[in-house]
Amino acid sequence: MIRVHKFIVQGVITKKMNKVSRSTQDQQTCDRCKLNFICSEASRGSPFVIRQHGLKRKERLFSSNDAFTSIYAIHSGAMKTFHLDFSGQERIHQFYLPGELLGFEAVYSNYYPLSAVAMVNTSVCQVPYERLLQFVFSRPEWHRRIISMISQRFNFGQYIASLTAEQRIAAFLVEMSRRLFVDGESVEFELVMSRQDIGYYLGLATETVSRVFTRFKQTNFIAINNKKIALIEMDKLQGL
Amino acid sequence: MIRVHKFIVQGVITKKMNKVSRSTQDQQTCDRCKLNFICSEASRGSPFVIRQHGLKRKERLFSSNDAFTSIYAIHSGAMKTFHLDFSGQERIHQFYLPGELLGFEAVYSNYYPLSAVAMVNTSVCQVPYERLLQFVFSRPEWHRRIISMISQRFNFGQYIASLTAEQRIAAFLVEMSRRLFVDGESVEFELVMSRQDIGYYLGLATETVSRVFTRFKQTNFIAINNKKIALIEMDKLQGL
DNA sequence: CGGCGGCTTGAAAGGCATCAACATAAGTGG
DNA sequence: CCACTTATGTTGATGCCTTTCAAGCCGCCG
Repeated sequence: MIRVHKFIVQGVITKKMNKVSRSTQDQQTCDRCKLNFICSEASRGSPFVIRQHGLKRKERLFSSNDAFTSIYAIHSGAMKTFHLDFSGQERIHQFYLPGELLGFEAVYSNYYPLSAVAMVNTSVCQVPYERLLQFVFSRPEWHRRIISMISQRFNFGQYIASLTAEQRIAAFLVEMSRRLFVDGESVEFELVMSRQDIGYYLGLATETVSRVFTRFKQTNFIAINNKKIALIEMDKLQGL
Repeated sequence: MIRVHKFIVQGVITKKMNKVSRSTQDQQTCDRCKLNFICSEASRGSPFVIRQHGLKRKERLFSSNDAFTSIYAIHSGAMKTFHLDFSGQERIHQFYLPGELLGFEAVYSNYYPLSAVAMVNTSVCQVPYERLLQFVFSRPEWHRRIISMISQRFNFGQYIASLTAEQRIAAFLVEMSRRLFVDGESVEFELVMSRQDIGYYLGLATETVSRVFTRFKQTNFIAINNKKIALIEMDKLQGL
C-alpha cells in the first residue's frame, strides 16, 4: 500500500470568504499563483481581487457563451474546461490546478468559448479583466510579464495525437506532477479527475485509461489506489 | 479535372527585397497580416520591420534552442514549426500561412523551442521582439490588442486526439481553407505541405492520409490532384 | 530521359474502442 | 449510521480502424 502525504489538490473549503483576507495559510497557496506578482503588490483591501468564490464539486463557474468579464485563479481545488460536441459528448480542453489561471481563452472573442466546472470543492479568486489590464498598464515591468505569461501557454497540446495510450497517460501523469509540485520532488498526489475525464482529455476510452493504470501498476511504474497515485519510476514513464 | 484559380499559398518569390518597400502588391498581402495594425501606422522606412527574408523551400528560419530575437510574419509562402522526438522523428507543431505570426512560443523561455522551415519558397518579415514591445507599449490600444491576439491562439489543438482519421483530415482541410480565405468564399487551394507533414501534424501515418484523401475523392467530398485541392462538400466535411 | 522523392495501394498485424458484466466507491434518505 | 441507490472503476471478449511493411506508381528536377 502507498501512503499519500500531500493532498494539495484536494483542497476542502473550510470557510467561505467573500473578501480577500490574506491569512498565513493563503500566503502559501498564493505564492504559487501566476498573478501573485501583481496581487502581492496590490495593497490590502485593494480591489484587484474582488472576491473568492467557493464552488462545490460539479458546480459551474461559467458556461460556454457567457459574456467575458473575469480571469479566475484557482486558489484551492481543481477545475476543468470543456465543451459539448455535436453528439452531446463532453470534450475536455484543460484541467486547472492551484495557482493556475483560467479565462484567457475568452479574451479574443469576448465571451467564454468553454464551460468551466469544479472537479472537487474549489475556491477561486476572481480578477475582473478590465481591472487586471488597469493594473498591468500601471507598471511598465508588468507589461512584459503578462505577455510572457500568456505566451507560455501555447499550442503544445496536439502532439498527443501521435502517441500511444501508454505514452499519453505517462505524459499526462508526469505533466500533472510537474504542475502540482514546483520543486518536482514529490511524486505522490491525488488524481482529482475521473478516469472518464482523463479519457476525454487524452482522447482515450475510459476503459483504456483504467487498463493502462493497471498495466503501469503491474510493472511497478506507479502505485495507484483509486484516486491516490504515486509515480515510482518517473524515468520509465518519461521514456515511453 | 479541377481548375484552381488561386494559389495564394504558393507564393513564388520573384524578387528578393532587403528593405521594406510597400508596393501596391505588398499592400494586398499585408492587409491580412496580424501585425498590420501596427505596421501600417509605422511611418515608411520606419524600423519596425527590419527586413524581408526570402527563404527557399526547406530552408530554415530558426532552429530549436536558438536565442529568441524576433517574431516573424509570413508575407508569402508557408512555414512549419517542428521538433524532433527522442527517436529522431519530426513532430510538427503548426503550419503558418500568409499573414500569420510565428515566434511567440519563444517569448516565455527566451529561446525558440521549435525549429521553423519553409515548406515552399517563402518570404517573411522579421520583427525584433524588443522593437515590437516598444511600439506596442507606446499606445494603450495596441497593448490590449496584442494581448488579445496572443490569447487567440490557445490550446484548442489536443481535441483531435479523440477524432478518427477522417474527422482529423476533414477538420484540417476546413481549417486550412478558413485560414487561407478570410471571406470563406473560395474552397480551392494548394496544399503546400506533404502528406507526411499532414500525417505528423495530425498524428496519422502518411498512408492513412493518402487513403482518406482517396476516400473523400470517391465520395465527392473533395476534388484532389496531387497538391491541388477543392473542397466540394464543405458541410459534409464539417459534419463528420 | 533517368533517378529520386513523394504518393498510392494492398495485405497483414496490432492497438484501441465497444459492448457487456461485475466490483467498488460515493452519495442519499430513512 | 446503515441500507439502498447511483456513479465510478475494473476486467474480459470481440471487432474495427489504423499502423506497419511492402511494392509499385507518379511527378519533378537535374
